Amino acid sequence: MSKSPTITDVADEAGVSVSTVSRHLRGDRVRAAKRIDRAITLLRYRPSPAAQSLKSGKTGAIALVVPDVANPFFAAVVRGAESITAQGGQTIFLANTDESDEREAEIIEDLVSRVDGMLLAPASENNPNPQRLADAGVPTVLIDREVPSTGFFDAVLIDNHGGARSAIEHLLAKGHERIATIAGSVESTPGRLRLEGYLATMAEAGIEPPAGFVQSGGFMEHGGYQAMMQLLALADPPTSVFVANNLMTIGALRAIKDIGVKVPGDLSIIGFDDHPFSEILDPPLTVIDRPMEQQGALAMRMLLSRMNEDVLPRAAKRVILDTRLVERASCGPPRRSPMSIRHRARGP
Amino acid sequence: MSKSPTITDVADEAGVSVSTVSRHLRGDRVRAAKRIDRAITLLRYRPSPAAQSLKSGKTGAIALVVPDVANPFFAAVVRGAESITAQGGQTIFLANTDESDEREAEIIEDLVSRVDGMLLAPASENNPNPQRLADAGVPTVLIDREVPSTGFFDAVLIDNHGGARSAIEHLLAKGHERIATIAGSVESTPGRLRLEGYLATMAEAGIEPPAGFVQSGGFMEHGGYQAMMQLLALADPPTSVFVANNLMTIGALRAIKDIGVKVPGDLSIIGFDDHPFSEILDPPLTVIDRPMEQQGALAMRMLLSRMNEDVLPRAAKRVILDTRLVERASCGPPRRSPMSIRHRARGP
DNA sequence: ACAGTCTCTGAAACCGTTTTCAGGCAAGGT
DNA sequence: ACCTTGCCTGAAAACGGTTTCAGAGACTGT
Repeated sequence: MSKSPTITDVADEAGVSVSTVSRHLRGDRVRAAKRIDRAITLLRYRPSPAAQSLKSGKTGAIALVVPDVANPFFAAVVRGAESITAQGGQTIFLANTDESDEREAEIIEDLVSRVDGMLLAPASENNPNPQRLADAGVPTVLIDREVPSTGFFDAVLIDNHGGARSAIEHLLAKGHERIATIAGSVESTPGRLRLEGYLATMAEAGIEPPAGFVQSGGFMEHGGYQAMMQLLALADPPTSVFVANNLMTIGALRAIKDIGVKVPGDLSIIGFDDHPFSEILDPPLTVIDRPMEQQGALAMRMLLSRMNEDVLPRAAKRVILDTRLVERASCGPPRRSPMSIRHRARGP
Repeated sequence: MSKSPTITDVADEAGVSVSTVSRHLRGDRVRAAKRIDRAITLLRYRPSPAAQSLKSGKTGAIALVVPDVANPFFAAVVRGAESITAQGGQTIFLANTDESDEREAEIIEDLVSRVDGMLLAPASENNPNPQRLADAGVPTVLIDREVPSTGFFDAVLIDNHGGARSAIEHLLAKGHERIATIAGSVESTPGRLRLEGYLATMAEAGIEPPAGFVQSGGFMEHGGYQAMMQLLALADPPTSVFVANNLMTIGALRAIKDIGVKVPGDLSIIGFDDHPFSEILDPPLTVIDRPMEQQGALAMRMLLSRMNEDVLPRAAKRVILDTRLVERASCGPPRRSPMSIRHRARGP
């Protein structure tokens, strides 16, 4: 409650000058080391981060800015990133943009002068927010999502195009032709690339997706629900659906359950990003998985190394991680007949 | 990249003294207002938070420290809390303790002098970490979990005891007597109280839980899995299980699926805390729900009001929110015969 | 024209550190 | 003895703001 002690109090207590205390704290050899330590513990002294960063220009903090901490993917990224700094003296600030460019702008503005570096998964590809970081010279590594290249940002991405391709090829191999997709926001890298992967693979197979087979769900559960409802309302619905992220898959499955469609009998489903729940669903969900924690850990390592660069930045580095198909039981052969709907009562 | 402009640069550019610029920034009437604004936008000036907080003692930031951001409950709390500060000028720092007292100690130590207030869900009830905040005089509101009363902390809790009671009563009403529980960490408030609620309600019904019917799962998915495995390995297993949080429920269901037990035919399950997934599981999960976002929002409101107190703190305030039972389909009448296990092949 | 208000201003002190600078003091070489 | 060298030290100047203080003008009312 009372005012916290300053370095001056410690100096007085130990009978030395503040410079000596400061030097001791920074690790220099100092004769009065023992007395100083005693004074520090006696007074419970802690250096003021504000004063330190005012003087040094460094804050000792790193920001980790993601669209949605609740998304298990980003939660895993956070875990991965934290595992790297655990021992080191950096504090991590987490922040949530809610997939909103405006919120992201505020957060970045708030944080830009409070941190030494940033890990950022931008809300969308073409917003100017990250530029603010480049202007301010804040070392930044992009996670999972890119922005138009400025040559400033490193990035840790995954092979979204290839992941989507293997999802579609899996469906193709099972005999499907009427394959729909619930895409994420095409304003974002993974949304755009996964859609392109779908489109490209379909084209190579010589299949033109019928009207309405490409829905957008904005990466959120609610959007996935609505998108699936649209697909199921089609006069001639698809026999399989590629859902471009985990949250939308939950929504899509909720719609499926509401309508009473059978998986994989009536409809095959393949998702993007694994989840603890995927295994316990009935049927267990086939998904495209990827090394999530590793993505966060790698990004943090790259950021740390970039922050330690003494001189002018080297060229931006991009690393792309592979995806892999985890086959469970939600994809089967296509139904031959019109979709059989087992009607389930549902309140208005 | 070049050094960011200071208030002095702005003053020079506008032809006034730094005091005038500072006053203008703080909202005083000033003659040169227009010129100053022009200088500010021209130079892209932003006040240095470090310098500001050094002088003022305020940081403009609030920390939100939880055991697990990935837990949908805490994710909802974060959303609720953020919704309150959205407009206000406070920056929110999120931090993750991973249910670890040690990690929590580090984080609190790191943050204590970087924020004006804190929302904290302590990892356990009897660790000394929160005391550090009381000592430092950082206004703090506890969320969901308490610590031995110091009279310093406000708290926003839920009726854990009552929630557990209604879960058990629900099971009792269905005719169950062999009711087991997978408890969370009894070191934490919700873990302890939910267990006590279970025990008390059982006792009132005149039932003594057989040996092995109280398992602990540490609030994590993995623990829930193991605990359920233990229960299913019992010579005479329970007919129903109350699982004390959402993550452990996922683990428990995974175990159930692995073993091939049928829900609710062989075993009824009731969880604590709802989740988007609960509805799409087969069968949909019956749970005890509670107002999660509201819990976060309320806590933030209480913190803000406490931070605005000019003088000495009023008495600590505790608010307790109600839970409610959401009945779906995972609880049925108890099985009469020994549990029928449908054997499922499972790799080594 | 004058005192009394009122509003606005700049200089300077201050917040708690780090860092430069110019020694002081002991040890080592001659 | 003396001069160098090397370590360690304290005073003082930053860092970028906010706030106190005293004073300068510009208004009021008489």
